[in-house]
Amino acid sequence: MPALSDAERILAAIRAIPRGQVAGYGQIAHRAGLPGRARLVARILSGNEDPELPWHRVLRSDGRIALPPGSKGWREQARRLRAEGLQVVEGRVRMPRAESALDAALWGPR
DNA sequence: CTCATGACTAGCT
DNA sequence: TAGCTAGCCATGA
Repeated sequence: MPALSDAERILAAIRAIPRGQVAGYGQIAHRAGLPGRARLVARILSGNEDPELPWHRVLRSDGRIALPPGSKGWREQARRLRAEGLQVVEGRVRMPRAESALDAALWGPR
């Protein structure tokens, strides 16, 4: 039996996102050793109940909040991100221009 | 088995 | 940047 399930590795990858930083669904999947499983990450998050999990740091590849615009979760995520010093406009996280050259730089150091 | 659904992506216009 | 399309994968009917 595997030491860690896919879900556990994904949760670990999410918990590893530093405060004030964000990561994409695909990135989380990749870091968890599950390339191409972005939708699995989304599935895990939708069913998550751990209040300690920094789920608000997970965004879509285009930097937008994945939840339905205007929904309760959407507002909560935007609120938490701003609370960590990030600029959120129209459900979209704006990153410093100097570091937006590539995704790797965009999402911060591994 | 097929079909629909969803906190997804990448490519093209 | 926005809109559309096709591909993707796990679940449940």
